[in-house]
Formats: sequence, structure tokens, C-alpha cells
Amino acid sequence: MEQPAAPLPNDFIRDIIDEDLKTGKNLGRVATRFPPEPNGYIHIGHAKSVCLNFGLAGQYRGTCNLRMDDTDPLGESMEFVESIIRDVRWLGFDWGDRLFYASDYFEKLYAFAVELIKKGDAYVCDLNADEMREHRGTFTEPGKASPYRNRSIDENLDLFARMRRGEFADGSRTLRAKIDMGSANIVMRDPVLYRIKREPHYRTGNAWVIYPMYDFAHCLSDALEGITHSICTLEFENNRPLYDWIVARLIEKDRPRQIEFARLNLSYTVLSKRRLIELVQKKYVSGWDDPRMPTVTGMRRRGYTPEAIRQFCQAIGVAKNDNLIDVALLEHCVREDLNEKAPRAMCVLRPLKIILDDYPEGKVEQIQCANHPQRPDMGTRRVPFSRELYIEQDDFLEDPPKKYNRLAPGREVRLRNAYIIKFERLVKDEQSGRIIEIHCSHDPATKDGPPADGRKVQGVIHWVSARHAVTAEVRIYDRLFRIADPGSEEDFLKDLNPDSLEELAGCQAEESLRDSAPGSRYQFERLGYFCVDEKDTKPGKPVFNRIVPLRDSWAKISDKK
RNA sequence: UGGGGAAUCGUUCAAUGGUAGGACAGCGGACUCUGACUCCGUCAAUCAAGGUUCGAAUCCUUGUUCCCCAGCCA
Repeated sequence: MEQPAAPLPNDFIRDIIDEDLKTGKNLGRVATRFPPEPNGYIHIGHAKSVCLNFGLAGQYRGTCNLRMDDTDPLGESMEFVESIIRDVRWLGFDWGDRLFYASDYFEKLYAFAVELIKKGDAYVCDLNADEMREHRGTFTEPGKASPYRNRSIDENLDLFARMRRGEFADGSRTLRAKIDMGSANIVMRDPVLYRIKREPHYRTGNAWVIYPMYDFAHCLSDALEGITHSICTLEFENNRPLYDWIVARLIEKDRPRQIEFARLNLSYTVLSKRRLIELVQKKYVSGWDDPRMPTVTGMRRRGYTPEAIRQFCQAIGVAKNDNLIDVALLEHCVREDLNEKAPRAMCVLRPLKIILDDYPEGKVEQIQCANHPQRPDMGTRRVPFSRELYIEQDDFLEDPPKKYNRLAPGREVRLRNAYIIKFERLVKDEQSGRIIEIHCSHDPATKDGPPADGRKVQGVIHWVSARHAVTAEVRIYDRLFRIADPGSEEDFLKDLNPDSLEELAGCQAEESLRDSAPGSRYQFERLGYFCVDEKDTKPGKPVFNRIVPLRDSWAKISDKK
């Protein structure tokens, strides 16, 4: 379904591309890439980048490559590669046959490094990490030249070859760019290009003991793939001069250009890889796919749709301002999408027994219910109705406040899709005072329409037939953190929301929900959108995840009191 | 008192010298067999001070605030 789409304002990246196209740069070609490091699961922040890069390629009839930026074997694995592939594909994007790995370029990158040495632009340095730090200087003081800075090209060539052969210990030597130890930009103070690291790589195994650094590998990988616009986040802005320095020396033509945009921050959650890992490892969540996680896999399990996520990524825009996007916008996008396509159903989360004294025992009516009030094309289903029902505990109050329009002593209420019922009496447990059941009567003339006498019934509540209901578990999720910007706190764990998960075991769902397919989504009327959990659902024993609640203006009214 | 970036409604994105606009959030109302959806209305911003100009969010000057950089991570 392609929307004709109101003309969206250009962002600064599209402005740049339009200008490039106008001036004939890159012969009108637009080539981007999404370059994750396969050392973790991708999250909603990556989704912004995915949508941007693939979106640009789509809009300008260009290409977007998926490239694993796997130059540091520590922590990288095929498991993460597979998860990234699955997640990007699920988000709705296609890279054709252009799945690449920086590790496939290791031989070429090595050759580039040799070329740089030959030009006199790189040297092997024997300083260890501590010494190098000392030589680097500070923000206000220039660095000092390494004593190894002026080795001969031949010696550098020899040493670099021996680094590759494994003749030196880890960390004992590096290959460095020969730039400017006095640069005000610390990135340019002879940055390390290669390090020695005896760490098996998940793809190249033990073939290499030296690995290229990001700054060296990334720009050259871009060039090797013919990337025109290399889009990354703001923290790489300082690295751009190095990107350009390397490319200028090693790439003849069609040099890629790096453009930086502000990464996404989302309120009430964290998006830094380090913090996400901590949540998983310390078991504050059940895993990367915990439905509370902002990971793509977590959101998928929660029941978010790719369409909603894409819409969100478009709605937030692209700029260079630091931002903290209100999670309410994400939830809005999810509701907007699901309102359109989720079939309606009824489920009682906290059951309260209702007995219709004037309804024949043993009688069962099959009530035709619309699957979507605005979309007749989604059809109807039959929902059994009988003498004993469950309603939501919240939908009855012995002593209701003002504006409460549900069931209460002396009142009438409409059962959704069924009769108007009237309160008669209530039965309490004598010891605890807890309400056990409520007896009501029904108005048989109101099944398919308003009461003949024209009286108004203020409230509509949902219900299920007690005999026919299927017992379900429902998991209610709330924001993971109780402050808007937990990422700004060093000890972010202290702000975890202790009530981010509520598991409700005895929920009563309408019969039609008994064998709903894992992954399918419904609107439980008056409650919210729910998704059949793919992991824990067993045949006949559904587990539902609450994706997002419906907007609840009653909650706002009652909270104010 | 190093360098690189960014400052526009509560949040976010736009306005590219010519009416400060959209979305989300908020508030009020209409409709309603979902207190949903939908619809209508409404609140609300140019970091500050100077300057240029008929006219400045936009150009200039000075200042302020915030973010990033001293990994052999990306």
C-alpha cells in the first residue's frame, strides 16, 4: 500500500543529495549502506539509520548495501549477523545480493596499508598503549612525536609484514598514520590504523593477527563498494578529516562523502549498546527479545509492526540536533497502524463474575460481532453469550465517583455487542468483604439496538461468557525506566521501573482467541492492542503481550481527582 | 583561556532575507454499542544583546548554554 504521501519537507541530507544530483556529482548515482558491527542486536536507534539509508536508496533509485563492520573480532559473532539480517529484513528492506563484510576486505585493506607506508604516510610504532597515550597530549597541549615516527619506508614495510606474520606480541606494535601530532583535532594525532590482536575472528578464523581500525577500514570499505553518501552519527564528526585524509591518499576517483546526523534518543529507555548488554546480562530483562527492550527483536515480539516503526522513523525526521524523542510518538504510530488492521476481540483481564438471574440457565446465544467497527470487509465472528459472564473488575464500583459511567448499584450498562443489563444485587465474602459475584437482569429487547423507550445508557463494557471463555495469560508492559532520560545517569539501573512487567494469569478471553496464531495481533476492545506471544504460547493456552494500551481519557479524568 | 558540532512551541521536524508551519503531547468540545477511532476548536517557540536591512529564525558582531573528541572500540 503506497501512500500518495503529502510532500514531506526535505532534511539536510536530502538537500545535499539534491545538490549533488544537480551538479552531476557521482554521475547521478546514490549509493548508501547500513554498516552495523555484529556484536549486538540492533535497536530502534539503528532502525532510524536503516530507514534513512534504505529510504534514500529507494527514493533516489539508488542502492543500499548491508555491510557487517566486523573489524574487531572481540564480541562479534555469526549469531549477531543472523539477527541483524533477520531484523533489517523484517523492517521491510532488501539489499539484493549486496550483503558485504568488512572482513572480506582484509586482504585489500592490507594492500592499502602497504601503499600508505610506501607513500611515507604511515609507520610502525613500537609504543605500547600507555606510552602512546602519554605521547598523544591533551585537549590543550599538543602531542609529542613517537620516537619511531621517522623509520625508513623499507623498515616500516618489513615490520608491518612481520606484524602480519605474527612475529610480535599483542599490543607491542601498531601501524599508525603519519599526520600531525600537533593537530588540534586529537583524531589526527597519528591515529592507529592496525593493531595486533590474537583473537580468532568469527569469519576469518586465525588467518589474521592484525586487524584494521574503524577509521581505516570504514572509509575504504565505502570506497570499495562505491558508496556515494556515507551516513553516520554525529560522534564521528571529529573523524571526518581522517576519513577524508585516508581516502584522498588511496582512492583516485569517486570518493565517498561522510555525512553525520543525530542519533535517536528515546524517552524512558536506553539505547546504548553497553547499557542494553547490561540489562540482558544482569537479567533485568529476559533477553534481547524481551518485549520491553527497544531492540528490533524485542519490539517484534512485543507486537510492534514494521510499518509502525518505519512511520515513526519518518515522523522523527533527520537533523543534527541532539534529541530525546517522546516515546508517546512511537506509541502513537503503533496505534495508528494497528487501529487500521487489528481485528477486535474481547478479553477480560481481571474477571468479575456476573450472573443474569433472568436469563435461562443452559441457554447459549451466538452473537455476531463485527471484527472491525469501521471495516465491514474484515467480517464478523460469533461470540457465545450465556447466563454467567465475566466483566472487568474495574467496570463495577460499589461507590462510583462522578463521571463514572460503568456498572454500579442501581445502574444499567450496555454489554458490548449484546444486551443492556441492570444491577440487582451483589454477593460479598463475609470475611474479606471482597466482591464474589454480581447479579443482574437483562433487557431482552436491547440485543441489537437501543431501548425502545429511548432511555440512555451511559456506559459500554466488554465481557466474556464464563462457560466458553479460554483462560489466558496476559503480560502488561510498561516503560522500562521511570525517568525520561535514564541514559544521562551513570547509574542508570537505579531508575529501572519496578513495575515494567505485570503478568496476569487468570485472564478470560473469548472463545475465538483459543487457537489464535502466534504473532497475530488483536485489539482487545476498551483495553489495547495485544499480540500472541511467539515463544510461550502453547496450543489452547495463549499468552498475550500488550503492545500498547488504547488511549484512556477516563484514566486522565480519574487521575486528576 | 584546544578542536568539532548544535541552539525555533512541553517534545520534535520545517520555514534557505518577505504571513514562524506540521506532527506528537496538553487543554476544550462534537460524535460514539470501544471513555477507542474520527471530527472541530485551542494553548504554545525563534538562546541573549547589539548591528545591517523597507523587512532577520535566516546575514554580521559579541556573549551564553548544551553535545562530541585524549580506545590498540565502533
